[in-house]
Amino acid sequence: MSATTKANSGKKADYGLSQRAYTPHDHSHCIDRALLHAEELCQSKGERLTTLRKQVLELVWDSHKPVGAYDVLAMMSKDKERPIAPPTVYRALDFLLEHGLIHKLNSLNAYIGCQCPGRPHEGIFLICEQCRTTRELDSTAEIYALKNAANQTGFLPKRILVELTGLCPACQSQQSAAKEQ
Amino acid sequence: MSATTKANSGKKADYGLSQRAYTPHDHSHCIDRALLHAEELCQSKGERLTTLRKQVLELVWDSHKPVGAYDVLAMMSKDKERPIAPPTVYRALDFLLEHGLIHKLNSLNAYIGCQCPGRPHEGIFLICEQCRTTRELDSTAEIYALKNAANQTGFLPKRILVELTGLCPACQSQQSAAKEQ
DNA sequence: CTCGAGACTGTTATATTATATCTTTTCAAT
DNA sequence: ATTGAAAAGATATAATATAACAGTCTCGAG
Repeated sequence: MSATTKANSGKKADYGLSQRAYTPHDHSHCIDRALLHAEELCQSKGERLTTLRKQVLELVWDSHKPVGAYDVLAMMSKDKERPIAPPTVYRALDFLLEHGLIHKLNSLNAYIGCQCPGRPHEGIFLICEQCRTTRELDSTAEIYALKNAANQTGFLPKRILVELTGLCPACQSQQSAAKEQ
Repeated sequence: MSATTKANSGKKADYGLSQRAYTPHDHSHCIDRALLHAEELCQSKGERLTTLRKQVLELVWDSHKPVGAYDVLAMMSKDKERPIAPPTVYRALDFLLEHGLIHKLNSLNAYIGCQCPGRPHEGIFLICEQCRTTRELDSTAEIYALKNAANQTGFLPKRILVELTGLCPACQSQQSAAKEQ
């Protein structure tokens, strides 16, 4: 339907939700996939993916950029006579976090949909400092190496969060193009 | 002078500020060392380590646990007739962050003294979820591997922050001792 | 069916963390 | 001493997050 669909049509394969962050694509597919996965996960765990939670998940998945809790709040309050209150949003976010459907990027106080659902993994995030597009890296080996290094000092690692800040491919070429002038 | 000094006296070597986070030691040495390093660094850069900045640095170094900006604020306001205002503290923290004298732990919204001063490095933090004691790991190889993995996806990494949450050695033995009961 | 316990959501108030802006002070170089 | 820039003080407010309690919905036991 959109230009993004067309732009993607020459590609031969599905790069997964993660690689898509950097390439033009029909983003509604990402959203659909995320919702579908959420449905299945909740089904299997006996959890309830309520309208509210689904709506919040959809809003977090609105793009490949992290969104703040109050952004979600604003979007939800838009066409309501009475605005939504913060706890409503935070509770939904907490639920989604708990079940690994979204992640929180602490350096931005913002949330992003999990791009590697299903697989056991922990977050490595590549955050573009310019456009904020964020890709999740599914890199088991590096995570293992880090945990291992920590372990050798006597520390018992449980959770790990890696946030890399830099430039995404698009913003890099933009910058080098600007330099040419 | 203190019991902690004695407890450390059998050890044969200086493990550096980082390893000390896990072992009994005379913490005043850590503070002194940090202050000295700060003096030298500011000297060489032509920056001013003012009384205020020095005081904030000292308070951040009060222990091997991260402290919040408002904790610092409270400690500073203690023996003042008029309390300190937030911007005063945040400005000092920003200065110290800028010059690599402290780090910010985003997952805790808290600050901790840099335990690997001088050496070029980026932060890998081992945060005990129980006692909050935090050790900085100076692990160039793992950082390199991560940046490399990111680079291979087309991302240009600039800064990296790794936060591992888990149990420090002391809290591990405490927990296993509790299980014995 | 219906009713009750627990899960979910609404609502109000407030806590916590951080910054914008303007004024005053300090300090070092002339 | 003068002065200009950097630092610190002061006031107000923004941005993020949670506590606490009340109302509503859902689903299974009876």
